[in-house]
Amino acid sequence: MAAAQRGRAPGGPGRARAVPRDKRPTIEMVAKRAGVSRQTVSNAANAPHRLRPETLQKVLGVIDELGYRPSKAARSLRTRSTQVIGCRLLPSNAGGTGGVLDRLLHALCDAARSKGYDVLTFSVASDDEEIEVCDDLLRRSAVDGFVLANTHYGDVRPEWLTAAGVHFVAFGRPWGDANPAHSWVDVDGAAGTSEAVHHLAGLGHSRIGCLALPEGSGTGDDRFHGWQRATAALGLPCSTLVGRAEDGIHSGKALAEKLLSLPEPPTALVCVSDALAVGAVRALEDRGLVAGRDVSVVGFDDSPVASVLRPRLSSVRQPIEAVAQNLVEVLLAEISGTQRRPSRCLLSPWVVARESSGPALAGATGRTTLVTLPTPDSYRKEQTR
Amino acid sequence: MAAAQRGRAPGGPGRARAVPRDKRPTIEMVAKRAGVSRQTVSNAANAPHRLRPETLQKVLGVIDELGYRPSKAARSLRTRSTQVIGCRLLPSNAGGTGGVLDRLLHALCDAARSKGYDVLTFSVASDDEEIEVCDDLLRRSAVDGFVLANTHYGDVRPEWLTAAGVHFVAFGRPWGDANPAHSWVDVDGAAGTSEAVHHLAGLGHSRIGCLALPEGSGTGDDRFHGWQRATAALGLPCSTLVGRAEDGIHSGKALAEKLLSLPEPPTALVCVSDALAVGAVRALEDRGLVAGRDVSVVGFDDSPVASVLRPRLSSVRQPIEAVAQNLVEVLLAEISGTQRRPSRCLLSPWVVARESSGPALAGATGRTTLVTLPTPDSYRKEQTR
DNA sequence: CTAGCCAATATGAACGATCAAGTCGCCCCC
DNA sequence: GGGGGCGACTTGATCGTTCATATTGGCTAG
Repeated sequence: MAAAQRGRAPGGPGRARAVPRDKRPTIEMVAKRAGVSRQTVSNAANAPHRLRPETLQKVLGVIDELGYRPSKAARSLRTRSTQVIGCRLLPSNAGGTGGVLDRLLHALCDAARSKGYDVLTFSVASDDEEIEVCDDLLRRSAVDGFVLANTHYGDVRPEWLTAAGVHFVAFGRPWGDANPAHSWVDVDGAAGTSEAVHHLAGLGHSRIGCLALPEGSGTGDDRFHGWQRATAALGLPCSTLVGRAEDGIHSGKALAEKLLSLPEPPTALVCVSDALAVGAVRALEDRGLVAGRDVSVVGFDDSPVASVLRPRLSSVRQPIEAVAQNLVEVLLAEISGTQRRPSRCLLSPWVVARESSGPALAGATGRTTLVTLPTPDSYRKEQTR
Repeated sequence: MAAAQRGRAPGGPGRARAVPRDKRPTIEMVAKRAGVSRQTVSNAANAPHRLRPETLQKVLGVIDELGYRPSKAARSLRTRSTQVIGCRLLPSNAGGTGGVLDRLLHALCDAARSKGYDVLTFSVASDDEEIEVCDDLLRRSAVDGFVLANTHYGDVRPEWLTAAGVHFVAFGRPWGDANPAHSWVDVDGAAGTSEAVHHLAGLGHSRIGCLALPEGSGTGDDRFHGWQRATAALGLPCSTLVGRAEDGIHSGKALAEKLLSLPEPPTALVCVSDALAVGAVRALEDRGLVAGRDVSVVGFDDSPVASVLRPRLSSVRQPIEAVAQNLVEVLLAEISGTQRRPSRCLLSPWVVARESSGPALAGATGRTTLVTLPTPDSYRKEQTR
């Protein structure tokens, strides 16, 4: 259906001929020109099997010739579906998850459009304000559903949206809600930090620290647990090498300084955000150390700054394009009513190794560990689902 | 009108009560409950002056009580206007103009919403594809107009859109078209680099170089001319201190290295992009020099990386919020037909001084220049229009 | 030969708003 | 006292689709 309604520009390849607004063809004009009725034209697009092949041919020919596309408003009015997805535009904090949500929006638009949907964005300052805008969009029947990003503990939005009977999918797990009534897609942060630990262990590191966020942040804790799990599984003595503070470059620097001052300092740091990682690199610089040579650092999110810094920052990259694909697929399934019970989808990120992670200095820790690593390719597959 | 149609959630302050889709009130329900006709309800929202104060009061009361908002589809079908603005989502190249277009989209959504409009975004890979999507959106009557970003020489989009009779406004001047038929809003890049030169001259620099893009890029040339104009006006001997190359960190580094190897090297560099500036800083580091102490560097765009780098990068910041406001205002004026002839609007950016620009070392250049500087505030005003 | 059925297409109604043209009082003025 | 005008509200028509229900013609079975 989407395919039939979203043909190329009329007249085949080459730049589309511009059509002034006052002479956009309606279904009636197509019908008259093809010598059939409205409904037959409608069927040609929405239920081609109902037409005799030759009739179908003729009608499609006229549709293409005139460049007819059904009016969104009229169709929306009749069918009570807008073919539009609403999505809050998230603030792009420079150091933090900045680039991620930007990538998400791009991928979301692509995925939606390929299914015949459009994306409507809005910018708000708080969750409460988001609810207000969603409410407005729903009352005006401007969207069919929402993509919700940045879920967190105590998030009031899912509950509200559920109560409103709106279709929506969350990017992010429903932290704190063991039995959520809605669908979600998320990235397995723990798997990411775990792979980071394995990556570093594979480079010979055994004292691998972790810069995490204060307890109580969903994604932060998740990523922290991945580090915990992996170091424990590898039998690494790292339990004291943990620093926790609010996200940010300054925190990262402060935390790293503390850990580096320990009698037995870490030789590598897994950070749950790029901002923390940048701070850690700063702390190293201050001591005349070089990230990736003296101490390795791995960030999280692979934000734009990661590849710009020097040394370039190794970071855990999220499969955002796959996330967007899944978000759209799940949301549309729910809108169409195909999907009755909430679906869950957890995708794996992978480590992008750059200069900030390098081999452990021989003898620096007085001990080497042998580890078997999963091949990076096994992780990368997730992206090209 | 917009105000009347976009009231708060029903029931005054506090979180809006969710309304399931199957019982969203129509104008007819409001009419019945208020004991008036459809049209009177419509008038209450669109032409309040036509109602007797007490009737108005009563109708508005019911509207608020039921949380009625006119259906977008129905209204759009009848009035032939969608109250939606289309906008291409631009690729956010990490080092370059990345953050700028992200900020623009945020500001655009805010500005549009405050006028009762929504923003529909799409992501495409080329100008031709953009035309294709615009054509599709227009044929389906999905938008009233477009905001066009990233204009450049030989841009085919304005011509196409004009031919289509579509309302649109460009962010960016119509480079190469002396007599454009469309409206635009842009930032005065030359004024930005000029202010950067004055800023540096005020710090005592007289050998101020420029890292620019190859000739032929609209914004690049514009910014370069600002440097040219300012250094000439101040009588600074800088004409040889110019490097031009494609945008990027590597180019910036290479260009800076060349200039720093001159017999009389620059003591300060004005760069037409942050990416070039980052490259320049790298070149300095390689020579053991510190930006802002030994050689000053000023970038352009104030991208997120600027404040994350060390030393933090001085950069020319664009008044994006004001740009967005103007874009929306001009576009809506054009859609409403108020504005017949194309309007033009050029806003001034300003220098955000950080650590990468500092006083010239005494005696380093053998010559000091006295300059009167415009107060930074005069520039800053532009933002809060 | 005709009722019954199916495939293919056509016709009327509805979606929910606004526009254009009513209707109904009321007051003013000649 | 009646026509005219105006203010306040109502009623029919319409925007461009799709849904639900005809209509048509041909073919089959009884």
